[in-house]
Amino acid sequence: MADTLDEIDRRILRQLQRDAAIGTDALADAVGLSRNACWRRVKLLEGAGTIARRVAIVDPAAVGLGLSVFVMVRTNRHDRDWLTLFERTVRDLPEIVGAHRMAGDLDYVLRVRVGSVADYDRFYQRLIARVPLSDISASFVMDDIKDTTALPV
Amino acid sequence: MADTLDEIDRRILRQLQRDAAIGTDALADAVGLSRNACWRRVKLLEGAGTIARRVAIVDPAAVGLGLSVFVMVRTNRHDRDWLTLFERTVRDLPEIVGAHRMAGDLDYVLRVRVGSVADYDRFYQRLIARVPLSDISASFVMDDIKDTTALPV
DNA sequence: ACTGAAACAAGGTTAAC
DNA sequence: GTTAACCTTGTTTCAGT
Repeated sequence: MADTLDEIDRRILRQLQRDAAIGTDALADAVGLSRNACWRRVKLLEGAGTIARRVAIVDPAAVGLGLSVFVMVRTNRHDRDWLTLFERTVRDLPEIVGAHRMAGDLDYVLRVRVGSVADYDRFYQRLIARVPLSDISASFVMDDIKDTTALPV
Repeated sequence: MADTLDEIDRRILRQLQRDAAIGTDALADAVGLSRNACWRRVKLLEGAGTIARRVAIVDPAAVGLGLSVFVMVRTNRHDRDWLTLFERTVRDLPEIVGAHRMAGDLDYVLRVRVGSVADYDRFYQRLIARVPLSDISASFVMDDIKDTTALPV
């Protein structure tokens, strides 16, 4: 594992988190390295898994998924069977883009992408039909002030 | 806006959301198109903004940012000055990877990335020093069951 | 360990159909 | 939408610093 990230590596990660379509030459130029040295570092970062993958970011509004919802979930079932069922449900429902087990009194937070409140309600019906939940509360996003995949390296 | 996404476009988006490093040949093959028909569609999707950008996804643990925190925020100030200050603060604090204005009684949800609970506390101190907030509650993520950038197109 | 050049291979891009 | 020709760019190698 490349636990030894120096300033150059961090610059590379910053650039690639912002724009992964940048060419090797432009990247090398931006971080102040020769094409060769830069390319080798990128390959090392990929090999070590520091760069996990490269993905296309799709505009939610352009594909009719303009509504983000945070769903706070509580359960009274904490056995393995319930968890397995919950995990499968999370995997199977494509509207769920994030599912996080929390510390504290809140059990799970779901990040959900749908096209409308009506769509959310249909999603909600499917969710509660598949897995028993003792408490659900949905919070609708009105506006994204910030929404990035870039970590502060 | 390319509101006319057919099945082929959706397949392209699905592939590129999963792996944007895939070559034109492999992508064309995967969606059942010739290299250039496929390439032309990708360019159209980029031009229309449907594909917003391509980014590298960095492994949080590999850069010492293994802790995700959801921060629920309430304010009693709803004037423009406060909002401007809040927005600037959100922009300036790199630990904040998401900031969302909510409908309902919850005002904002912040998604925060830090290395440890101690790091979170330092972040928290900096946050409340910069902007007046009437109520903050942090929820720490124990485990990600699902966490994807891919929208269900 | 990085630089620079050079050469090959691969893939992106354009043109013609 | 296709096929095929281009030609930019990624990738490897090697000599030099």
